[in-house]
Amino acid sequence: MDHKRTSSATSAIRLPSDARGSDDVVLSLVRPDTPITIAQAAREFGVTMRALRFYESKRLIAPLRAGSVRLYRQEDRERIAAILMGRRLGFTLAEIRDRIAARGDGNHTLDLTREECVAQINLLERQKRNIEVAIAELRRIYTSFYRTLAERAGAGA
Amino acid sequence: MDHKRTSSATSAIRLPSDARGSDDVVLSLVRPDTPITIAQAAREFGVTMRALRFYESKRLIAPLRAGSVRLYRQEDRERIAAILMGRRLGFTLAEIRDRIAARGDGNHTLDLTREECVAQINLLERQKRNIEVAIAELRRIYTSFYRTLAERAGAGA
DNA sequence: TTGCTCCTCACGTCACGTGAGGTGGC
DNA sequence: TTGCTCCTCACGTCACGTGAGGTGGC
Repeated sequence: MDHKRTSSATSAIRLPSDARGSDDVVLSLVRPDTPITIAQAAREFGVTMRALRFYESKRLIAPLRAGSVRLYRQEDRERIAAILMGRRLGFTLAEIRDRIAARGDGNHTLDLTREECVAQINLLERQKRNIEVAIAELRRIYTSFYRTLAERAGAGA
Repeated sequence: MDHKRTSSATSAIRLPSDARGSDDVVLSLVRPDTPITIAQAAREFGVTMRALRFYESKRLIAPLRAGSVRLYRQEDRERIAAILMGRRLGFTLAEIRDRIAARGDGNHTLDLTREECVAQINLLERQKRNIEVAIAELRRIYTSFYRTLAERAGAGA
């Protein structure tokens, strides 16, 4: 039984909770090459500080340190973006770590092969089908509820 | 941020791994009112013994005991069936526990209201949409890979 | 001195998987 | 005595959430 991808029942792909809004103007005042704090990075990407620290503990990012305080450079932010993209595409953090390109050209992005794309598409199609079956079953239950009501009304008349 | 249902990225609804086959004949020899062991119950429903013990620890089932050995009656098996149905429909074990009807009439089944059906359908539709967005993005990456190849070929010529 | 931001443990959640070590009955 | 089945801990997995308790700099 494949554990990693299908053991949980319900949760599908997480969206980074549309958290970009009115303070984009403020953020744009920060020069892109100026390292930002964890709170700023968390706001910029719509994730919690805990999540960013967790990604670091899993060796997905390695921000600068000013004493004990973390500082996220442009490079780190590109990696965060790649991580969140990977999450949206349904990859695990371990898979994302293996696929984040850390080439010398400063390209910190997901680096998927054609085969990886196809495999992931197949995985997601399977999940989608399971969900569709579940929805169909729920609709059946919903309508059978009405039928039961009708039968009772018929029997009572 | 709603944790319970959307924190994990990928895993969707689990199918009980189509594990009914040639030994149905053997199983049918067991009288339905005769309690069966955990190994037999696990095989009958295509789950692990660990899963059945886990459901028990979460108070979803309460099989008989012959000494330390668990014995699953017809009633217990109906509850297991209801649990697995609930899992397929994307409910958590806590939700299933609250919705398993244990009425005096021996009806041990999921007991969903219309509202619960609608809410669950909406939840699954959202998950399905997230997956569809992810698949579309993966297809885009896949085709852009070809475009890059073509550009390189064009530049090289 | 008070707030605020940031820090490091460390346990909790979800649904089990995976040994480890021991027991009863054929 | 050897196998087999069943048992009970108890830690591991996945991606974080959620306090607790402490620190630096305005």
